[in-house]
Amino acid sequence: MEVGSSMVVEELARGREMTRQLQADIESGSSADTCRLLAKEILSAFDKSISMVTSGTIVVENSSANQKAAKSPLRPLAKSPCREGAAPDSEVQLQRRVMCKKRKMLPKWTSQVRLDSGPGVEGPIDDGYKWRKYGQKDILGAEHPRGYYRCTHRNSQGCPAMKQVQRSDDNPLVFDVTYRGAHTCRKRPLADASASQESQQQQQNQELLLSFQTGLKVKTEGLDFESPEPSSSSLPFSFPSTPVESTNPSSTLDDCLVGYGGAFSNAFFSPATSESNYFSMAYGGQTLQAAESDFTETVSAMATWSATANSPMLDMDLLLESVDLDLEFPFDACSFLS
DNA sequence: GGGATTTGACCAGT
DNA sequence: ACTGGTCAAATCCC
Repeated sequence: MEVGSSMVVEELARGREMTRQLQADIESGSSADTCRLLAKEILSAFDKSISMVTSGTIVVENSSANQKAAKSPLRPLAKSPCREGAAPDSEVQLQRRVMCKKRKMLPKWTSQVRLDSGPGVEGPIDDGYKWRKYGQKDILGAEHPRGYYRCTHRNSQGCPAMKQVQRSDDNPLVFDVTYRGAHTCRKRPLADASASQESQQQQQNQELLLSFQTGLKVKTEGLDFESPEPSSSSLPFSFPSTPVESTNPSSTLDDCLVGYGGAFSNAFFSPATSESNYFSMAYGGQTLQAAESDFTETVSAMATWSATANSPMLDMDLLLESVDLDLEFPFDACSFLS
């Protein structure tokens, strides 16, 4: 069955409106039953959207990213004399232990997307951030090695963001990209280094919006994604299904709402850029062109909505990590209220 | 020359 | 013992 993209947009917009209503109800002290009803409706709307989008792949055509890396042939094995025969340095060992602890403290994998680099492109797409490869590993059972990247600004700005890129066994043009940790760096240097944090966030949002408006193509291919519910799998993004250590036990429903919105916003803000100037979404393997304005409107509305929900931040990565919820959140949240 | 990548070695978790 | 993740010297590239 062919599903128009506008239907999904409508459904999402409906969910957004109801969420807004829910927030208003909560603020005005409406009954828990009312909230429950609304939450149910919201979930229904989102479930509907999810079922329309049966599966997902983010496809970016002809990205120039990583072509450089692809051009360079594999060098012969560099016999590294390092540490060979060298006695273990206790200080080094200590550092390693510290690193390992830090590693443990990092947030869990926050999102997993499948990026199809498109024909003629040998590497995954540029996601707007600068990454530095620090390792590559052959993974058991996987045809292709996994690449390990960390944010270039790790040293200069202490940015903890990392990602793993692995070429899919099924489709060599598809890359599984797993992100870990939130970017604390600025994507690009600001002209005014003393700019306030707020304006920095605004700029990030602008950049996200811009990259979304100008370059994203989303396609679904019946692929599976990490999801708490099998029935709700297969989206070009993942919900924050894994409980992140909650540092704030008194998280409010507002926080949850913001997180939920963030999850959806993240779906549209999935890090990807390309040179293409249209946005399309496919259902059941068939790509459909979406009116750019529709999605622009949705994205803008979501950003606005997040802002009106007193979002402490609009960085979607942070949103995903800072909120502990799953797909069942609305019910949980309301039962929490009652 | 500086930054990025490659790749064998090392380490911790299971 | 095995595996995934990270380190860091060597090397490449601009």
